[in-house]
Amino acid sequence: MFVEERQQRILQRLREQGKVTVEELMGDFGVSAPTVRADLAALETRRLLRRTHGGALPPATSLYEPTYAERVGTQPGEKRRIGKAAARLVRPGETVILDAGTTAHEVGVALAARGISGVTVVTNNLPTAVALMEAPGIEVIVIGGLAHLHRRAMLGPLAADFLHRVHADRVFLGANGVDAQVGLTVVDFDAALVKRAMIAHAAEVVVIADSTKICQVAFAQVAPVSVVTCLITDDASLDESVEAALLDAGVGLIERV
Amino acid sequence: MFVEERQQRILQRLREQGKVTVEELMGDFGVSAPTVRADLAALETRRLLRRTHGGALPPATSLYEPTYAERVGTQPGEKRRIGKAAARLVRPGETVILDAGTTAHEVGVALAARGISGVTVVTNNLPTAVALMEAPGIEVIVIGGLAHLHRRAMLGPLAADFLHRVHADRVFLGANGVDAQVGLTVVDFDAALVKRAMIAHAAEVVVIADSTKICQVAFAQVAPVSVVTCLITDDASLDESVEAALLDAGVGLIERV
DNA sequence: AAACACTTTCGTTTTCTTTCGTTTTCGCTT
DNA sequence: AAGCGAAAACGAAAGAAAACGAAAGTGTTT
Repeated sequence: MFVEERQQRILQRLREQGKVTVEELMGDFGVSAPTVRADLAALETRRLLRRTHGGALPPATSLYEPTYAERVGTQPGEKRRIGKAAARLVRPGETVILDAGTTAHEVGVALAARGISGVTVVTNNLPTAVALMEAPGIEVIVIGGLAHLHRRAMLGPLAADFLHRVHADRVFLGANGVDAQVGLTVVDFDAALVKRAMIAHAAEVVVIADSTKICQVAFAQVAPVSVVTCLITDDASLDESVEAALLDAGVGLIERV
Repeated sequence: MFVEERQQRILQRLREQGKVTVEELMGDFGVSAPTVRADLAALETRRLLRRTHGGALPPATSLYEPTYAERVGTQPGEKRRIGKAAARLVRPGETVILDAGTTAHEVGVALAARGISGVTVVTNNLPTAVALMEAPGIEVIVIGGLAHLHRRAMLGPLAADFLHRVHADRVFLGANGVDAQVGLTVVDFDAALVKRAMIAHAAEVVVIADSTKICQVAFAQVAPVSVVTCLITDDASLDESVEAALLDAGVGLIERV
């Protein structure tokens, strides 16, 4: 057993089981603890893993391994169902825009899981871009612009301008508020600017918003609800009168999942 | 048993069992260890295997493009030193462009480690963008464009066009080849396009290239070396005549680390 | 005799283990 | 919940065994 061989096997185990312990590696390879530690140290300097007490973990890239708000996100089940329903709208060969936010991210994940082919995804959503790059059959175009740490997305005028270069069949748009009178709203201007550009460069506008966003109004207005081709939301507590008001105001279709 | 014959048999065994040891080959062929080692050394220079202590392994599979994680591991020390030296050039308040590639990534990491403030980083390097977003005092502008899986970067005409919106004090540029006559070269046109745009939109051009790139020529030409303000490379095997030729051809400064 | 292939020899390097003192972690007590 | 102590893990250093590279020597072939 050569050193290189052993180190490759360590990486392989790490990929398979997500972690390795010094003790386990000692037993498996029949070498002493300092030897294992030396291997781990060598691999760490090459950034192929992260050492911990007692073993090692895969390298930390907080984005790829979202311990981020996605897990603690409100209503993870609803978001996933909305994402799956939205992904079903996409046909092979289409170009779609994916907005920032965890719900749009779920659309991307569902799209990759479907194994659809020939789809081009345009997105400012960083975790989504990273995830979809790996997916076969999906081309990813990243929207450039100022990277916003907490939103994990590119926002602002540069991002909005970038969208003038592309035209998509469909945009999957998130929003902080969806109200029949006020329209779609978000919490800041930079995001509103980008969303308006997305709407302007897509043939169909699909709004994905869980039930907590309906009838809410946030700070910055994006567009009236009349631009919305389809609204996908979860079933909970969507009043019939609210639904009627939205359809009256120009929403093309409301889908509950 | 001729030398050639023996070496073929070594390769055959390697294919069959995935590894060979010096001891095993000594026994099989009835020759001494130095002879076996000479055979292995000869086969290694022809890239038909990889030597290790005690034997040899098959060459790294060139069927697949090496994964990003694997490329990060090559010459980690040199890249890191180059990255640190490059990061020292940056002053607070500057705007810098960081190219794709692992060496440019190291510049970003070193920049974040310095804790420098008020710096704006413009990059198409996805891992770098993700890493620097977390760094306090650094604003990240992501260059939009088609996301390339293996390079972990945005490339192509969209990315090149995006750069027309920005002007930077400095660009840290990688290259597959740096040659006094031919200039800077890379392996594909999409990358060359972006690099030319980076050069056009930066006041100073700092090329970061480990010693294996010097005097090499790759497929797509980027620019003559006369655009280079500063070349940062590692100390190993940089001939004085080569250095003189580069300086003659218009390189402003060569820094060895 | 010259060229070539191989071996022998020897000093150096690499790899691994053992040992020991220090740090971290975790469970237990208060 | 906070503090304490034992056990585990860690890093560094020293030493032994194996492998390595280079150079000189041997034998065979042409």
